[in-house]
This record gives sequence, C-alpha cells and structure tokens, in this order.
Amino acid sequence: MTTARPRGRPRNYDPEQVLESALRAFWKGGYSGTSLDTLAAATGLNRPSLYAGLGDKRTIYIKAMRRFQDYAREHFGAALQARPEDTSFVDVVARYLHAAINVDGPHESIGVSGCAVISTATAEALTDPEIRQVLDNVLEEMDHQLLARLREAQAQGELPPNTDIEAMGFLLSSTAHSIGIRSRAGHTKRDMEKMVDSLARALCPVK
Amino acid sequence: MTTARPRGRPRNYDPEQVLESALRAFWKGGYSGTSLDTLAAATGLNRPSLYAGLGDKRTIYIKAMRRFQDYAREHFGAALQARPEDTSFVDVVARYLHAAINVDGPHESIGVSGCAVISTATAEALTDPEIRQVLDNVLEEMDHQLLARLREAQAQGELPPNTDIEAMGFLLSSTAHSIGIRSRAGHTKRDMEKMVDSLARALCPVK
DNA sequence: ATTATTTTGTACCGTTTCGCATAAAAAGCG
DNA sequence: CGCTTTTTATGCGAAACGGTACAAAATAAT
Repeated sequence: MTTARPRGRPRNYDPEQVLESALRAFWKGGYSGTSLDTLAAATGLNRPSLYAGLGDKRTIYIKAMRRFQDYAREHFGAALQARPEDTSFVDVVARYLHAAINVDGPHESIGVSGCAVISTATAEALTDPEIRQVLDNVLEEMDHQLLARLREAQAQGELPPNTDIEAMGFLLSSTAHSIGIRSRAGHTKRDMEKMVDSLARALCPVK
Repeated sequence: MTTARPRGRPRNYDPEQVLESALRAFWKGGYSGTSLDTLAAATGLNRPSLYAGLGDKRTIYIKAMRRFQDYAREHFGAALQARPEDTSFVDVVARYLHAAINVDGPHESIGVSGCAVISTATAEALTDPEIRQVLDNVLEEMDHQLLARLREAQAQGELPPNTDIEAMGFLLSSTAHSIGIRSRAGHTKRDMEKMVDSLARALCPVK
C-alpha cells in the first residue's frame, strides 16, 4: 500500500535531497556568498520551485543549518556514549574530539570543511538577529550536551568529584569550535588527529 | 619642518582612519555582506576615491584584516609578558584569556563583536584562496605566539618539564577562537569573564 | 598666469541579485 | 473527456552590485 497521491502534478524532486544539496552549497559559499542561482544549480531545481518548496533564501539557509545541527547532534551524542572498552574518561573525551574532526573537519568527498553553522553564520550574526539565534542555539546545544555527559560522568565516578565540570565543558566545546575553524583554514584531518590523544589527556583531570 | 607636499590635489582623508572604518564595516557585515556603497558610507569616501586609495573590495578587505591582526598580535603579546606580581603561570593564562575577551569579545563602543578575521573569513575561505590564507596566517600566528611563550615558561620553570606544551597551546588558542564565536553569538563580556579563572586553572598543569 | 599633477564627485555601464508573474505541464477527479 | 489542482519552466523587472569614465577642483611647479 502506498500513500494516497496528492491532487496535482507530482513533485519532481526529493525534498530531503534538495535540502542536503542546499546545505552543501551554503556550507561551501556562506550565506551572502551563495546566490539563488548557485542554489538552484546545486539542487537541480529552478528558482520558482525552490521558492515554492523551501521558501526564500533566508528560510532555506536556516532550514539547512538546522539540518546540519541535527547531523552534528547525532554524531556528538554517539561519541559521548559510554562503551565497555573505555578504560577511563580520557577515552570518551578522545572520542568526542574524533567526532569533532569528523563533523567539523574536512569532508573530502563533498569538498567542504568546517562547521557549517559556525563557518557561515558568524559573518551574518551581527546584521541578522535570526541567524545569530541559530548560531547561539548551536553553541548552547553543544555546551548542554557536553555538560549533561560530564555531570553524569562525575556522578558515576568517571571524573573526580572536585572536577570543574563547567570549565571542562567550555574547553571541550571550544576545542570543537576551533577544529572547525582550523579545518576551514586548510588544516587536514591528519594534522588534527595527531593532536587528539594529547589534547584528551590535557583536558582530563584523570591522569 | 613638514614633509614636502606631494604634487597635485591633497588627499581629503586620513588613510589610517579610512582603513579603520573599513575594518569596522567588514567586521560587522562580513566580506560578501558588505557592499562598496556601505564601505563608502562608513569611510566617508566615495567609491572612486576608495578604489584609488585602497584598491578593489578584496584588497581593502585583506588590508583591513591585516590591520586587525596587528591589533590582536599587540594585545596578546602584551598579555603574555611576565609581570612581577605573577604568582604562578595561571596568572599569565588568565591574562591571555582576558585579552581574548577584550580583542575578540564585544566592542560595545563600535557595535561589533567576535574576531574580525575568524568571524568573516571563514565564510569565504573555501571559495577564495587568498582569504583562506589570511585566515590560516592568523591562526598560525596565534599558535606560534603562544607556543613561544609556553616554551619559555617551561624553560624558566614556570611550567613543569613534563607539560605537553603543544596540547596546552592548542587548547589556549582554541579557547580564544571560541571566545570570539561565542561573543558573535551574543554572549557578553561578563558571561565570559566569570569563566576566566576556572578556565585558567583547568588549562594550567600547575595547580 | 599657465601648466602639470593628483584627488574628488557625479554619473554611468554591464552584470548579478532576488523575487515573482505567468503560462505550460502533469497529475487526480467527476 | 473536461475541470481542478499542483508543480515546473521561461522569463521579466526593479534593485543592488562592483567598477570606471570623465570632468571639476585643488594644489605644486614653471
């Protein structure tokens, strides 16, 4: 059984795929630097279809950023999950940093690098309150996701009771932000992978 | 004695002041988001004078970013200088973080916030190799400035011999990067000032 | 005073930008 | 088969964009 076909002419595109293409276009060229023509070429749609399907440029951008945020949340969440083979919380921190490299580092296959939101929303944040809010929401969610896990770790005894959870969370999220910026500047995965273990040890009060 | 006047009609503006105004315009609106008209209005010059005096848009942008880089280098350098009242290296680290807040945090008087380069060059980095290089140069200089000071500290016994200097430098510069991003997202100086001491302690192996 | 030189300001050029109006196309419904 | 509904595609239009031509203005040199 298939869902009942809607009334008129059927859509000629997959909305998910179009949003993903739009994300990649903005990810590469930024908000102001990506025109509707570029967006149309990237998605395969023409401008009126784009507009009818996703809204105006700003709306498409914000939807694309939300999509990236979903993707990032998922990966960071998975990295923070405890695993049987973890010998200390250093392993969890290292996994988080690897996730940051995978999420915010170079994506060779699609020719982009950096956190899509941080790399593009910062430029607009002071002139567009809604985009600033998207950026702030991403930062806040990253901090929150980390702090929740760090508190749990402290409660479970994975981290010493005197650990400054807030400072540690700030440093971890900051490192993730910076990994995105560094890769945007051309740094490779290998450049950053080789730092992960020493960073994890330096970040973790558990020696 | 004054310098011999050049031949033709004298300039009606101070090049330093114009470049500073251009910096503030790009700082606020980003590269793609700032038009030559906006730039002309901000500097008080008209477009032809701007072009004759500073070059085309990209050239003006790059000169403005270099100006910001000079400003940042100076402040970070001053913060890293040893002071008689320092009781431990934690004080130096805290001073560096305060400098990051002053340089990359909100500048209420001129209505901008964030590191001018990171906040605006990241959006262009993947499509403009020269701008990417400006960004990379800033990141590299921050790391270099920090590492030089950390090595010195280790040599002077301010830091334990087993300190992982590279990791510590990476974390410190990353924190500075992130402070710029957070303030771009709307975080206030006070939000971040209140974290400085705990961050400095968490970053410093000297407890 | 005249000339040479440089800066200034208006006005313009061709292109790009975003958004939409409008008609053709593709489907279901009666 | 017509009729309605929805999507597609061409293409328009007003505005904004980066850049420059050109003449007027301001100064030094002769």
